[in-house]
Amino acid sequence: MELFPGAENSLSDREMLILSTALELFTQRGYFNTSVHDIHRSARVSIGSIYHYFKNKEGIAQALYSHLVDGMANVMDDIDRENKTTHDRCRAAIEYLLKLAQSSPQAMQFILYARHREFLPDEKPICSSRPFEKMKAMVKAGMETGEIRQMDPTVASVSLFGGAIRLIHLWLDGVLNRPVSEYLDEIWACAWRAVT
Amino acid sequence: MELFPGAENSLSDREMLILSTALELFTQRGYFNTSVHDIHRSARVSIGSIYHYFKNKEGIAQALYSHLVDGMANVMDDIDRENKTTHDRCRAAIEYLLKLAQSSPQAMQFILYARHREFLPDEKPICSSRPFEKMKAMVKAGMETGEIRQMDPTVASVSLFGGAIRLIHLWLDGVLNRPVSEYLDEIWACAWRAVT
DNA sequence: GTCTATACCACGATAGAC
DNA sequence: GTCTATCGTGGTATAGAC
Repeated sequence: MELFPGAENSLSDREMLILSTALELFTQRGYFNTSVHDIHRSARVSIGSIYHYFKNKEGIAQALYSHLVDGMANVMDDIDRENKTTHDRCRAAIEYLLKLAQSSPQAMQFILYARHREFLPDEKPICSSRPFEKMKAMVKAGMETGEIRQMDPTVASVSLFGGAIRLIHLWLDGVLNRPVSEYLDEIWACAWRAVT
Repeated sequence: MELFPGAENSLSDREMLILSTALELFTQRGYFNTSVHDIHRSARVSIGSIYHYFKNKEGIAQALYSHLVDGMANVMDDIDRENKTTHDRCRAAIEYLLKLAQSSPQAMQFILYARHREFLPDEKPICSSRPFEKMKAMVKAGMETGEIRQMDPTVASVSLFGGAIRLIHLWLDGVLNRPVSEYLDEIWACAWRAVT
């Protein structure tokens, strides 16, 4: 069973139940406003069981985070493989992000929003995580082939993906009036124009 | 005295001391990892004094947030007044954001990053706050005068400002190798190109 | 206005029966 | 593996002297 499309980790049903409940509560109220008792009540799994599967509360967040980030990174690998040009790769990446934000807003919120440093002190910042590094690598490759014009690679990366990510933030904050994935064509037109 | 350039609120020295200490701790460790005892120790102000000036811990965060957001909104008003074209206004807004991120990273981090909903349940999301609404209004006006090409106003807004905001996120996460304000010209070139 | 001392409670985590 | 009961800590907030 999978909690998140793309993830490969095999988890027992019990773990899945705990993690999906935690994801729901963490995104609704925040990590620190969610007690282990809340998870216990909401998932109807005893405290003892929770501590059987996870070392502690932080361990739950850690497992959740790894699961989601791994899933995203795997999909980015697929996108890389299935597309030939930088244009198509980057467009597919944005399409994926928008669709994911739409179909799994909580997963997206946990990845993009949660201040992981505050409860996962050993994690690097999300912008340096595998999926985001992958995206930056796509842009860099595109500059080498000439598809993207010469400039600082970081500037190119934030210019190409920044608009879409910002749009997803607005979506997660509930201030968009249309479903976020409907914006794909328009946002992509702007993004690609910015770097070519 | 002022905690943040642009803010007009008159605060006593004691309040300022408490707020600036709180800002430091909140951004370093996060709101929930900072106890009132920590603020007391760090600012060398007694618990009693803190509760004399602020209703509770949330009140500290609320005062800080209002102070910073008001300051930003005031500067955005100035920018509107001092510039005539949409091009100049939006460029000045981005310049301001980058410089602010550089000179007051903690203030910027508290505004952009903190999951306010988790500890300020009555605040609207930051993207709907006054300064950000102002920026969106600039873009909308620019589309009416024809400076910016016709499209969904939200898409135009995120395309114009999304790259810079993303860049600031990278800066705050410490993954930029140059000071963020040095990127102004390059990021602006991309941003403006995206919407014209 | 400023301080110290303390009440009170919620939470994370464990022990140990089944 | 699953559960309930409970412990200890540490946090917010208040009381009340100066």
